[in-house]
Amino acid sequence: MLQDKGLSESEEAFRAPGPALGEGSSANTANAPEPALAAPSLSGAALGSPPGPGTDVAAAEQEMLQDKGLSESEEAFRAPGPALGEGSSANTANAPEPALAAPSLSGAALGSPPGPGTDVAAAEQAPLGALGQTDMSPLPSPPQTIENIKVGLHEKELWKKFHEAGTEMIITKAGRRMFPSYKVKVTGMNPKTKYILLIDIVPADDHRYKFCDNKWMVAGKAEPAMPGRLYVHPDSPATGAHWMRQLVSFQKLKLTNNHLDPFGHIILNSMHKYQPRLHIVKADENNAFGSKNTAFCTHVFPETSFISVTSYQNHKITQLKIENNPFAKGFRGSDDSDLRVARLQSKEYPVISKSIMRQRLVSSQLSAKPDVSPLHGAHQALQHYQYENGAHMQFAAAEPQDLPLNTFPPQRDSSLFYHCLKRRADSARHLDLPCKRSYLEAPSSVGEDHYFRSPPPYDQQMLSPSYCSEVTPREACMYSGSGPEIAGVSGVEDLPPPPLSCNMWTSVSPYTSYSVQTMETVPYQPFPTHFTATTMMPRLPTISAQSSQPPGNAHFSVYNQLSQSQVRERGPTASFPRERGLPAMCERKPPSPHLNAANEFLYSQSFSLSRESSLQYHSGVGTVENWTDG
DNA sequence: TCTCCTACCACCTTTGAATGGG
DNA sequence: ACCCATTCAAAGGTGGTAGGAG
Repeated sequence: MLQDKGLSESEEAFRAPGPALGEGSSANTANAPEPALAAPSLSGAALGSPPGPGTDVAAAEQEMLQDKGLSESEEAFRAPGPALGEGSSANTANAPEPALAAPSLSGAALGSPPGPGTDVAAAEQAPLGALGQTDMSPLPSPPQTIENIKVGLHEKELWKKFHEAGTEMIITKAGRRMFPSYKVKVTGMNPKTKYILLIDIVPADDHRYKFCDNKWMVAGKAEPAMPGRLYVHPDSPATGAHWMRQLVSFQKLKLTNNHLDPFGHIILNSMHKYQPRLHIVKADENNAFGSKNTAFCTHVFPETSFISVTSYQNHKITQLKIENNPFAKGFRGSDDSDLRVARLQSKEYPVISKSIMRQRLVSSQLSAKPDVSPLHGAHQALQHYQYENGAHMQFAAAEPQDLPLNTFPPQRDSSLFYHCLKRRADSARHLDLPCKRSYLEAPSSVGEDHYFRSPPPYDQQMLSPSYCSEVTPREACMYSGSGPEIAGVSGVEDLPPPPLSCNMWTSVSPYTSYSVQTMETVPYQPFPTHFTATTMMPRLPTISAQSSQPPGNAHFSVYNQLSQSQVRERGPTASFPRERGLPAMCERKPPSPHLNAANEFLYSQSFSLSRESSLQYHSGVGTVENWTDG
């Protein structure tokens, strides 16, 4: 699987120690594009919901793009598990199918975290369904090639460590990178076919969390999803040979909580749980998505799910970050006398962070208790669905409740070397009043009911479709680099890499409800259906995906990237960090029309994907077309 | 009162241009 | 003139902390 390779992105700065890719962990699902139906679905669905991708998209695309199938591996969240480990990710082929199937994949999948095992399957299924495809239906034959693509998560072991502790990712106004960074090893691609790789991050469930008692707990309903954005790998589009030659790194992807972020970073809400998803889209001969059948597949590695935070809550996570992230080396210490401590001690007063204090206290409190982390106990089951058409879907059953996020064994106190505290009192207080406030009164936005209808227990929610529904539409895509690097793929007729180096954004308004064109018209989520994609190109026609759209209508528009550049240039520079890459972005050349189309496609797809998660989508009826690399 | 967010800090890695040697 | 290795400063990434907002 892994064939050598270096990282595609130049960056690869950090490799974590861990083992490399899991073994073919992810599976793909190939989505076979579908006929008409799909089309509608595409729009909103894709991006919005996580898992869903395949489905709708397919449909939509079919019409538009013909070929392609998406494969989503939905796998939304599976618990940390082991399951994923190696072949963890599953694929789903998108074959559009009748609504029925839907249930299986429907939205739940992606959207929801891994709930306990069970769901996974369900979840995944849901997504597919959502898209319009139905997984199970025998109808169309599954796409062929795309489903052969395998994706292995790099440093899976490291990811697992974090996952077991309840991964947290810092989000800042300026944007913060993810660590561990998302890197994958891709195999099974057609060396000469061009693909576009992108990532989106979808809500794992519809809850807001709070960290108390040394574990993550649901604190209320999730806030309206942020505008969805996609991060397109800078090398895209590139040939299969290029992608397979080296690790594909998404290290430069940044997360922000700034709803008005002008950089194209992925926007998230703090204290919410998310699941990154990798989408592989086959580019057409023009490096675009214009063809009728655009195939794509989605890979989800449950262990990459995380809770976004503005400051670390779990000390164990902090320690893992410090120990493994080169940039945090300054905080490492050989032992209690680490540099940081020394530094702190040099100050007039010793300091101890609240989190540390909290944890310490908690640890002491819990020390007596056996470590019963759900995670450990959790067993995940990986299920496979074999579609008649041959598509595979794997579902990992996660454990109930969030294992991952929840508890974690008492920290090894060695890490808690801070002695004197400043704010000890406060910390203590926190401990005493854990979870006191349920904060969240999530704004009950209109339509919420639809979303969270009868919210299942947390555990279940992870799996439940409803969860997916929450998924927000994704807004933006960012093309950051250009494809120069693509160059030399042997055997490939490399067209000059299209100037993808541009950022694209698609914005979705919150609270849309989409209905993918499905046989049934079901109001999707209360999220906005409006998507805008910013690209360098002129505004593209809107892809309306849904025929029946409930309340929200989905708009899919592409804006000229120029505007983006302008934004940057004039934007509140002060607050914006300067990024090295930035210049490049500004300099981006407009992509070819084809490319634009591709982008559009992509977006639409994504939207679909996300939306799929919701069961509502399942219905999609689509005919599945077989996807062929050729 | 409590939770969360932001700005800032010091420390570190990464990057890329400049320089020198072969 | 070219290539490669080394050096160095700037850019950028990190978690911790203080203070503020709600």
